[in-house]
Amino acid sequence: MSKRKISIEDIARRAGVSHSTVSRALRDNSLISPQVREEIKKIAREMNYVPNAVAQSLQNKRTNTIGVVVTSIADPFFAEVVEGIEQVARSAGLSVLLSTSHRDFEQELAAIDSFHRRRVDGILVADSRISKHHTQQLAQIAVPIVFLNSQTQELPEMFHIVTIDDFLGARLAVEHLVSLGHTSIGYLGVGDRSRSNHQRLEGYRIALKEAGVLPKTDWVALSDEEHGRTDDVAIAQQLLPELFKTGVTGIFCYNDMVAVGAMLACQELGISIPQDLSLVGFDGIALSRYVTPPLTTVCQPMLELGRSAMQMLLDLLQEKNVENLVLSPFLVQRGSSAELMANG
Amino acid sequence: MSKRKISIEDIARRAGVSHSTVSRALRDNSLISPQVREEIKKIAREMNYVPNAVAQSLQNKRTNTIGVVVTSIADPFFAEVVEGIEQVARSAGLSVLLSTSHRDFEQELAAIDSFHRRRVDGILVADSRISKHHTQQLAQIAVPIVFLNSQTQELPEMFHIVTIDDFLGARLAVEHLVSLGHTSIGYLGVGDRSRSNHQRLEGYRIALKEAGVLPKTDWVALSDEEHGRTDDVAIAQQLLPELFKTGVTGIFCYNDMVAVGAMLACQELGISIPQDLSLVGFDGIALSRYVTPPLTTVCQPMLELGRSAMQMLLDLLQEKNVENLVLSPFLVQRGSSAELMANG
DNA sequence: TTGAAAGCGCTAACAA
DNA sequence: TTGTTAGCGCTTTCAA
Repeated sequence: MSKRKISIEDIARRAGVSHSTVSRALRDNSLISPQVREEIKKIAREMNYVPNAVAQSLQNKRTNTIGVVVTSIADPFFAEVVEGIEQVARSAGLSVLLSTSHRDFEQELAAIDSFHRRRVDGILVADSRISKHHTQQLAQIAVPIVFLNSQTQELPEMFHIVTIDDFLGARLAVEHLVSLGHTSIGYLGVGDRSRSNHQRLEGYRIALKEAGVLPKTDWVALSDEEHGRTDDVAIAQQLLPELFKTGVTGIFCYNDMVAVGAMLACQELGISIPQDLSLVGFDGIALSRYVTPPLTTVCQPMLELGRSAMQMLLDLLQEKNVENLVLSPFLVQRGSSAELMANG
Repeated sequence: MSKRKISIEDIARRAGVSHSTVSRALRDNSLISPQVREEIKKIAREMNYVPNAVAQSLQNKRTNTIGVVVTSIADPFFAEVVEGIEQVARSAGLSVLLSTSHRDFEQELAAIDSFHRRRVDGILVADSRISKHHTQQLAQIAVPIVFLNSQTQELPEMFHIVTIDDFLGARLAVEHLVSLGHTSIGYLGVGDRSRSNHQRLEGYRIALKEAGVLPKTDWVALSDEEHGRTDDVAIAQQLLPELFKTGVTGIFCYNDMVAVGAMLACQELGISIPQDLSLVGFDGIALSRYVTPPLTTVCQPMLELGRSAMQMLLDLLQEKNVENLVLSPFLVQRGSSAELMANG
């Protein structure tokens, strides 16, 4: 932004009109004679004029920009979500500012604050860690905020949410294993994703109960909070041996990366999948199709999640009424799950 | 940006000073008495003042924003690169505007143009399709542009570039196969990535030549341009059978996704890896570690690529002299490649 | 140490 | 249909 650029003043001077006439011409305002308009446009083109969006924003009180916070871009899940967001944003003429929170509360707030200063028109936050204590602070921002798969247990009513139905997803996974004859079914989870982990665990419990199975307490393996920062694959590799010893014949994993970790551990232990153990993942990232055996998993419509959230934000920007959205995951059966063997 | 926000005027009124004094206080200007400064800061805090970055940008001619164009965010390679960019940008206090080009020339230009209007301080373009015909147009932009792994054959000197050494990477791959005893080595490439594909193919040819092998023409399999838009996995699946028939015992694949496609095709044909065929990929995306067998691949330092490019941009913004950078890939040997069997 | 005033590049109300 | 003027919220001379 250093070098002096052509402004409407420059064009005005060259065209022998006032700068407001130029402004009108460029914006196709009706109160202007067609000839002058075309002439001005021609001059603008010749001078390589590029409108200054910063000045426009200051005047219009709109930046045509939205802010997006995700925990990590390198995570295939969020990458897909952001892809969906960007598609819709772009087709609506909005640019997206991207920031990462690394599941850290402070960083999330810092990102939102930065968006606030930049006066974005709206904000999208995935996997938010924000709690109701910050309601006040967020309310100040005065632009619509939509949360995607919020991890906060209870979010004030004033916020808008698009979530995946974790509870349903967990049930689909467990019911699938039950339908294959499994009754000893474990849950391999992670410690730090409060809401989604809880919901999936709850779905697991209810589904087992409905199948008439009383789950043993050691069928549920969760990493300590401390491991929260380590990667899911490693956590699962570490947790699987113990879990397998409890005699489970099927495991519902918190997500696909956890399932991959479980697979690796099984490989090392000589446990064959799905013969000795059936595995079900969650998310449906590309990777799940390419591991061996391909992973049976509960797919989240990731692109759709991003698209819907962005669409909701668009509606909010047009002051439409919107309702919170719960998207349904669906099971994709692949090679990692099979009928319980007689010797299971 | 709709609701009226607190401005320095409001604070000035409340503090009984002029707005310029407020501006000075808030910016820790030295020409101001400590008491007044603290008092003003206190009032600002009480009034929940959030500076308007748009107004600041208009005045300062700096937006503290950079624009990033990638072909796709959902691509694990670019996701990682963007992660690296964002890390460095954020620690330098810059926000990143993200846009996608989908390998499409027009979309790439549109994205850059949008950044130009928004007066970003600098631009990063990955996998650019821009040719020298657009030099003029890009020169207008007057902010530094750094290209990452540019796909353009010849880019004018005025542009800054960070690339991976594709040529070296290809040699590493082929030399690895040669060291395992392979002599009939194929190349499985894609049609549309002009530069990187050419470089890798060239590296493949040279390496073979140096090993004293005269490659048969049908050892090189490339998808038609038309398939350019399809995904790499599918292309490879389609191309592998023919390529295998030529009698190659090792294949260097354009990238990891191509290698995965090759693996899937082999599974279907009953070709076992690495016994019947050794496979080497390129990129080193996470996926490469989790397929079976794990993929031997030429790793690009993706995070580093993003970080270096962003660092170069930072240097450019400080008017430092920078030199184009070529990063070296490195081979990671895993299970998909092995010594040539006697019956190979 | 502070205030008054100009100006960044644009839009829009009001006048002509 | 066009020009004049004010103002978006800020930084920065120049005077006081």
